[in-house]
Order: sequence, then C-alpha cells, then structure tokens
Amino acid sequence: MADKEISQAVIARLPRYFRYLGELRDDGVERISSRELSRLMNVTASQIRQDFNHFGGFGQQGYGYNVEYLYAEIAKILGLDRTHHLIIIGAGNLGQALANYVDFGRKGFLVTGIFDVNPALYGKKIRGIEVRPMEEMARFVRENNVDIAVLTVPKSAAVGVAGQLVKVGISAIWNFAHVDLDVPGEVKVENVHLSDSLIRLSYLLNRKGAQEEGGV
Amino acid sequence: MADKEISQAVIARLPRYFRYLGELRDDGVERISSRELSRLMNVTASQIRQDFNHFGGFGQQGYGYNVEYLYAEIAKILGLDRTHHLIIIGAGNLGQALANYVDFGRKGFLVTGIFDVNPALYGKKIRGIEVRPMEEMARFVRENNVDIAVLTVPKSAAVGVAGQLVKVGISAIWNFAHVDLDVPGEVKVENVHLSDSLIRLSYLLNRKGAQEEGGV
DNA sequence: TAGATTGTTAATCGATTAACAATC
DNA sequence: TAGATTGTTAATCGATTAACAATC
Repeated sequence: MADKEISQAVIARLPRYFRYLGELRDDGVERISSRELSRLMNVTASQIRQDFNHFGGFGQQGYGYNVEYLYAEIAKILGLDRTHHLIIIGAGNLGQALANYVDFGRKGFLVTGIFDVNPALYGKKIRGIEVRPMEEMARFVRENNVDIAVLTVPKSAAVGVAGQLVKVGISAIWNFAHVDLDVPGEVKVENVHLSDSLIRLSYLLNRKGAQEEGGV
Repeated sequence: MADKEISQAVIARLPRYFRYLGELRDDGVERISSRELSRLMNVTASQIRQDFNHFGGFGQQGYGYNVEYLYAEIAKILGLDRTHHLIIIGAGNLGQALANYVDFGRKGFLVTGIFDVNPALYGKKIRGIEVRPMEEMARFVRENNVDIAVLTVPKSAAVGVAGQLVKVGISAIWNFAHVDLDVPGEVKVENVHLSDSLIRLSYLLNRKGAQEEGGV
C-alpha cells in the first residue's frame, strides 16, 4: 500500500485544519460536517473531503466527522503525537525569541540546546537553557537525540552551518536565514523567510495604491 | 489598461527573484538569460519568462535581461522604491526581536513606534524606540503616516487589536498571531504562522520516518 | 425507512511547461 | 547576417470544484 505522494498544497493546509479542530474540541464540539467546517474556514466542503481522504476516510456518511477523533488522527499525520527535540543555532534576538516561543503552548517541541559562536554569550541562560559554543554542537546532537535544528544565524554563516548539520546527521532544519539551503533530500527543510513575507505585504500595499489611483 | 489580477503563486515567487537578482547585481553580473537564471534558482526558464511578462517585458531578444534594470523594476513592482512606516504592537520577545530585525539590512522598512498594554514596559527603549501605551496607538498612527502594523500580541488579544487597527485606518497588517484575522478587503494581511511552519516540518519528518520503515 | 453526508469519480479551472515565431 | 533568446501561444499537467452513488 504505497502512499501516493501528497501535494504541497494539501500539506500546507493541514496545520490550519489542525488549528480549527483544536478550537472546536476546546469548545466542546463533538461532531462537524465538511459543510459546517467549510463555512468556518472559508474553503469548499469538497476540498475538505478531498484533503482528508488523502489519508483515509475519517468520517461517516450521514454523520460527518467526530471532532476529537479527527483531531487526534491529524495530530498523528503531522507527527504531533511524539516529542521533538530541537536545538537553536544562533542566540541573537530571533534565536532567543524563538527559544521562549517554540513550545507554542503545547508539549511536543522541546528546545534542549542553544549554540552560538560568540564567547560573550556562552553560559547565558535563556529559558533555563545555557548557550553553548558551536564546537560542542556535533557531539550534543549525537548524544541528545536531536531531531530539528533551528537556524537563526546570519545569512553569511547559514550555508556553512547547514553543512555541519548535515554532516552530523540532523533530520530537519527550520531555516530562518535568507538563503536557500542546498542539502541532501533526506534532510527536510522548512524555510521562514521573514523578509520575503514582509516584501509580499509591501507588494499588496503597492498594488492597492496603484489600483486606487487608476480609479478601480 | 486594467491590470489582470496576478495570481498568488506569482506574487509568492517575486521576493525570491528579487533576492537572487540582488545577489547577481552585488556580484557585478551585468546580464542574465532566463536559462541561466533558471539553473541558478531551480525553476524552469518558461516560468521565469511567464512571471516577468505579467508585468511587461523587461528583456531583449538575443540578449536576455539586464540585471540592474530588472532588479530595479522588480523593486518598483514590490513597492520597495519607497519607505514604509511600521509600528509593532506587542513588545514581547518576538516583537522586540522583530524591532531589531525588520530593516533587513536595507532601507525601506522603518519601525517608528512600539506599543504594549503592559505598563512595566512603557518607556523601555528597543533600538532607540520607546514602548508606548496601547492607548496612544490610534493617535500615533494618524499623526505619523504609519503604513503597516506588525501584530505580535497573544492570540487572545489579536482579533481585538486588529479591529482597532482597522478602525484607525491602517493599510496593512503583518500578523504573527495564530489566528486568521477577519478584516475588510482594503486592509492587506500577510500571515506568519510560525507554529504552522514548524508543524509542516514535523509532518515531513514524520512522513520520512514512515517511508523508511516501509522500506521505500 | 428517510435524510444526511461522506467518499469518490467526473468536470472544470488554473498554473506550469513546451514550442516557436518575432526580433534584437 | 546568423545566433541567441525573448515574448507569447498552445499543450499539458495538476489542483479544485461539482456531482452523485454509496452508506450510515
């Protein structure tokens, strides 16, 4: 039963489903139909059913979906039923903010180490975790079952650090540096290009201004 | 000459083109063909030509594209030829990190105010900008020609603050809160859902694990 | 059973890629 | 001029939406 490859578009939507289902569950909602959920989320009911059916049928004809069950199943699909161990590389502003931020109110993502090349930061504690010298990174990853590296180093350092991470056998990189990393396919990368995001907003703003002048 | 609506997919790619062209320019490259750029960026040359042609032809047959010119044109399209005035709402870890971060090494995005509801933070200076009480926000926006509000408040407060921002006539919201904002169409929103991003990475990791067990 | 709603197939829409005539 | 490469049209591919038979 080889899984057919799930498209990027579907994957991108999963966390949003998860978020809405979590809220419904917290509100004590027991069941929901694709129709109701579609109204709530502003998507088509067809799309919801198609998306869920990529992973097998979670609903029941005439009833809809059980919120608690669907929530748990999506959590499993997303790998949120287990704990991930993270390290943060780069203890600058962003690295420190993420250290304080990453758990997102839920268990599941645990920052266990923070690394930097700046000796002035060594030993500094951020949320109880001390900053270590970069040289200790490789050993730390091997000995502490680290899954994910959060890359918050300057652009210029990012490619080099990514290479080190690949060499030490990291599984995934959450990349905040403004470069596209070139890593082997087995290392998963998720980019957060903040400047790209802000630039998209600038585009929308600019477009809007242009349209209004044009009298649209 | 009514502009046809540009698709989300194209818009999403523009900042990446801009980034690559900036690097080429900095490296002193004068001209580039869609073919060369396609190899560099790992996309098809067809797509590059199609994308650029949504905004008019920037190239020349037999020659390719002039890097400096194309870079400047894309900057204009993206609204990067003018200065944006930002305020940050929510002076927590993330808000402070972004205050230190937002200029991205380029002029164009200027943080002029930071607001919070926590009196303990009032007057604290972040990158030379003092934190002000939330009550002053409306007047500040009106008097200081503010374009963009960066929303780094907790989820629970986000919808309320977004409402205030709409009322005071903000043009755009860069939303870091984990909720979908419901604002009028003329207010542009760009979401940065960090937890969604991390969850997608978790999915990829989980999928990878499952495939390997399955012997793929 | 009748009504509701899924799972799934078929139709549509849009985005990407290929091809090539226009032209520098 | 000949060669190169764009701008643009046509073909393909994939994702979204619509429709409906299956079934709870």
